[in-house]
Amino acid sequence: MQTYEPGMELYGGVHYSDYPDPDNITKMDLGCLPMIADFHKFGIRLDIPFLNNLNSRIETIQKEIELETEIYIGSYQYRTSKGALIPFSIGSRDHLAQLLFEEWKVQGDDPVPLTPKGRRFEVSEEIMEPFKDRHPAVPGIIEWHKSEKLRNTYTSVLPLQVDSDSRLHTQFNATVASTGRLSSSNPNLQNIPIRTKLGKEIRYAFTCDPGWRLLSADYSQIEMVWAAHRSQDPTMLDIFRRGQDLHDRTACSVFGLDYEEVQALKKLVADKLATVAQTSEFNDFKQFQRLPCKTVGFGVLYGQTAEGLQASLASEGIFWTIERCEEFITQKFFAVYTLLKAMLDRDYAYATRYGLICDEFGRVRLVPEAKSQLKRIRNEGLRKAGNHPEQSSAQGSIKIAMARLTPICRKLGDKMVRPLLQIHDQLILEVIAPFVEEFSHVVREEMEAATPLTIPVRSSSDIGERWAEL
DNA sequence: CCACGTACACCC
DNA sequence: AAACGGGTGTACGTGG
Repeated sequence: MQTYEPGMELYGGVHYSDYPDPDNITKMDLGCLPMIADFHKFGIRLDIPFLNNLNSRIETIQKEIELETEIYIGSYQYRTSKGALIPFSIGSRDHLAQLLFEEWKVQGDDPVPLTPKGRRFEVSEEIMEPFKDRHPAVPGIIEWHKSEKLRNTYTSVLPLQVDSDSRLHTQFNATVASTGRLSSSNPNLQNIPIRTKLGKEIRYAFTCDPGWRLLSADYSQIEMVWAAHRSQDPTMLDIFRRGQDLHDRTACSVFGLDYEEVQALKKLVADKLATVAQTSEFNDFKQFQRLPCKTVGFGVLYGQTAEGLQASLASEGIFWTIERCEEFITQKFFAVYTLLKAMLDRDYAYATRYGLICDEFGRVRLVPEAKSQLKRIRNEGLRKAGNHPEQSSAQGSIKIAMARLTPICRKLGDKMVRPLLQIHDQLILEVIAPFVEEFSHVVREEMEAATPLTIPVRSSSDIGERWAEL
């Protein structure tokens, strides 16, 4: 096990670099190309009958909603910009906006929500949330639109894109994302739904050949690990050295709670051995202490503002004032992570001075906006600059891991192992069943050893026959 | 008819 | 007043 030192040589002749280093980046990007070629070649198997069935179920749901809402919509007609009346179409966001805000006036005494650009009414689900109980047809219409999206983007389209072996070959592009991430298109397999129940069912359709298994291995908190490494923030280092839960520990540090006591309580609740009082105590911790810390922790590398935090918390049902959000970020969160704040400020200053920022391998991101006189533009550049070192270095880790795994996979051959997908901090492979457990350790070890840092880089793995199980 | 911008949804 | 980094795909509406 190698230990970190500045500039040390890594696999494939790549090295850590604190200056712009295009040759180093070329080596890194070329090193992961063979595995990208494997992704393209193998493709992932799709359970087409399952997906077709899911598509039918979604259509049924939509038809029910159409029947339910018909009585409210009736013969309402949409007025075009030229004043003509045309039949109402539930799929059009403009038709919907006119019906909701001009016919039904669901906004009541509130201002009509407008989109940032242009002068259209905003009808995103987030904005519609408060209007859901203002008219009985609104929840149904929202659900119809969500279903339409799933159908149009996934369930009705993916079955048309498979090869004769029911396998889906996405195209990975290594040259579009400025942070060195890969992107996926035709179809995009990096945005398959996971959060909602119906959406996650789409993942069930992704599977493996009989006698094989899907293996997923992903880095744990890789961007935060890089942030801890770069900042040398003592609290962050301590959390990752001890292998603690980042957000639990943050909440404990921010609110002065004992981490071990919280973990004990957490375990009691998980094992269903907690009293009513203990359960309620833990739920309060989760909602009012852990959740804000988690939200800030998630947003901090994106340069989240108090307004951004407020919006994020609101979507979780927590309504804080701007002042409280502001105070929480500056006085609570950054009071604990002082060196993390110092690191971000260093990156902002660097970007302001040079109009660019480097990751830990010398990948350069140009941010000329950081020098702008206009505050909005400048802050936009600074947020990009603040995020780039972590997002880009994290890509470095997985790209080197891919390069390290390439000869191992080649030696085993495609009767044993087939690399299928990379999803930013995660690799998905198809492995013959009797070998998958053993191989999961190999993949994890290569990922963890790819970029030795001043703290352990951890990864975890899952095995299943369906993507939804991973 | 096509190309393009916008809004919105999905992912890490 | 105040949107949070990186992506792709879809439908819609407009303008050539």
